[in-house]
Amino acid sequence: MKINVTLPDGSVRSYDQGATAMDVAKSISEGLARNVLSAKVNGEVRDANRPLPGDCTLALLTWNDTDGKATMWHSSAHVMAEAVEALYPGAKFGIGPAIENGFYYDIDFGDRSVGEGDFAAIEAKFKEIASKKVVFTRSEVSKADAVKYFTEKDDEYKLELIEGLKDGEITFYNQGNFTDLCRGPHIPDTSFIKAFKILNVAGAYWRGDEKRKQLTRLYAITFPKQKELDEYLVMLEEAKKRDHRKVGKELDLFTFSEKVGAGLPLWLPKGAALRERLINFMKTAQEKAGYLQVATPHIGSKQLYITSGHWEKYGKDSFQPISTPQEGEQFMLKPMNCPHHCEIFASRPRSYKDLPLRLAEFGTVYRYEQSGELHGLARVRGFTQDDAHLFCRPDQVKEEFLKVIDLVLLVLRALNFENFEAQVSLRDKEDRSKYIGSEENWVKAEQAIIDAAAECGMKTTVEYGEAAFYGPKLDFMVKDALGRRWQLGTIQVDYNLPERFELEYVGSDNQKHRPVMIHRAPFGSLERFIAVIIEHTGGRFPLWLNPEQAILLPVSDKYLDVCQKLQQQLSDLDIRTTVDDRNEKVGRKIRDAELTKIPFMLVVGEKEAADGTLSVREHGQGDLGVLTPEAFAALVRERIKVQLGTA
RNA sequence: GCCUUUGUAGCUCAGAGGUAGAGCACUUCCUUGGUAAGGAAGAGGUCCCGGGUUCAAUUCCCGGCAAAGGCUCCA
Repeated sequence: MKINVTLPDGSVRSYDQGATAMDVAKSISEGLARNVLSAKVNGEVRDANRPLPGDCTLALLTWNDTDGKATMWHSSAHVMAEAVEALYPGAKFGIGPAIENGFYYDIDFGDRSVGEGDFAAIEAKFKEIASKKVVFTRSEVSKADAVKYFTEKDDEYKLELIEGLKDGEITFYNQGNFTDLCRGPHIPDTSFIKAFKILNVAGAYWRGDEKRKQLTRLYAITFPKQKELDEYLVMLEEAKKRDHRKVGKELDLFTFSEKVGAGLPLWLPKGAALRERLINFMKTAQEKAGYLQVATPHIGSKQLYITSGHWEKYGKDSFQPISTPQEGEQFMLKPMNCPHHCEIFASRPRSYKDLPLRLAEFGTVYRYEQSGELHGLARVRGFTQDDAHLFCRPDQVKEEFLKVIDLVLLVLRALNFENFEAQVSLRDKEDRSKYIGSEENWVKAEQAIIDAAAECGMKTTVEYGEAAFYGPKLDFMVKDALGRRWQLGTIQVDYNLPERFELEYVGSDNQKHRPVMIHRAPFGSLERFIAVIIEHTGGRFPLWLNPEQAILLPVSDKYLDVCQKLQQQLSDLDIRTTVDDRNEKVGRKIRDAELTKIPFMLVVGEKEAADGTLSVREHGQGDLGVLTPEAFAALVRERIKVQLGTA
């Protein structure tokens, strides 16, 4: 008997019954076999050395596959547990999964407290174990035997996990002296793990339940090459240097005040200028795309949110309503702009000819976040969205989606994001009861989103069951300069609010119809977006956005007057500059300007003063030579054009 | 919200049961210097806030508040 294995490229190969993924890899090439960590068989990730179940599709997973990485990290967690058990006999183990960057294991060390000082010993033990090329072995165990094993080991956490499993579906994995309850899969042996580092230690409740015992969570990561670990550590350090909270302080962009309140950012002049520039950029782009600006108040009657349904769903987790002293009316700080915009739509009869109606507002909204969740600008309690709501006919959804995608791409390009993809969130395939809106509209909208994403040629992943209850959505995921993933802009279709607000338009058939609403925010929140661009650029903002494009550096204060005149001249040419009028040497002024990441330094001394020129130095680049103010302005304009894609 | 850690000059941080220090920044003076730190002097503190213990608390204890790292949540 032979089995047919279909590979990702569509080719079909024939193997003996009982062949493993590893056998397939070896038949292709030895080199490939050396790199195979696990395999995806009929869509399920399995051990590479487990016999294939019969005819199947097979994808061999290596370090280059997300699932391959996850397999290795999960196996690494087992090895770390073995090392911990060897060093701390009696330690009990919770769960140890792979995560986006590495893995963790939750461990109960009993009365001992384990901290950073203990990392070195664990790392040494880990390396000792991994270097032995220990094989991972899978075994199926009966529930009774599994319970027996962990009862003897006195590990109540594993016992609790076993309780939730069905007899006949329980597997153990063993490597060396360590056996763990585990679904798998695992890498063939430990020789794939060449570098290991414990990154962090933190407390974590057993099963995420604050009423239960707090375990010690060890975060760690492994790599198949030492060099990759070194690079990762450099990247982490770089990320720390780029932390927007640190850079924001260094560049005087924003601050927080205890008196004002946690999670309420205060924008300093330079940061406010940055915000303003982003807003203007977006406004201009939106005007060209047919949006209409509106403005609505920061509060709205509680009734508004009862109508929208937000009161019922989020009311108790919101800032509580404020009341008027005489009449006892209740108002909420607005947590979103859409209910206000719905009322603008409803303010007069609408014809199908008016659609799509695109209402935009840089609306500041307030949402209660738990105090422990606040994080710099990335997670705040008051923030401004570049919000807009598109009211359209069902047949216009796709076209509007395409236009919004164009807008988002314009933004991403202007900010030097080169790596991005779209995530489309659709309904759960099985359970459709939790969604509102007609089947017909959902099908239409879901198809429209898929088509739109495909038409603009973006890399797209589709997630089922991730749609909001009121409609499908598309999120943009970007990778920043350090390879970290962020979710930025979002586009959501909404059938719910038009229903709740009873929005209508008159169609060509002279009948009333319900419009479809699209929520979209390319930046998402300005605060969060600025946090991302700070970390993406490390504070070296694109020239068009930088509050300070150039700084004039007089060689001595004899040339201060000349510099002030040049500043005016450059300002007339739309170049934003300041003058470093401190009593310091040029070397010092250059150093400080470099440190504050100003794109251009303009040195003015005797020669330049006489000729009316500038000696131009670029941040991080060095001397560019002497230019006239006009030539410099032209250079800056040219750079900006290229960045904004308007060249 | 919960757990752990932290809170000292504008910033980064040291410090001890007896009223506080460094570097950078700031002010003044000297210096007028050509592509990554010129020199000198000076000013600057409710040691997060409120209680308690003590002859004496910024230091020890308790309670708040804020921040960091987690856990849970996110229209």
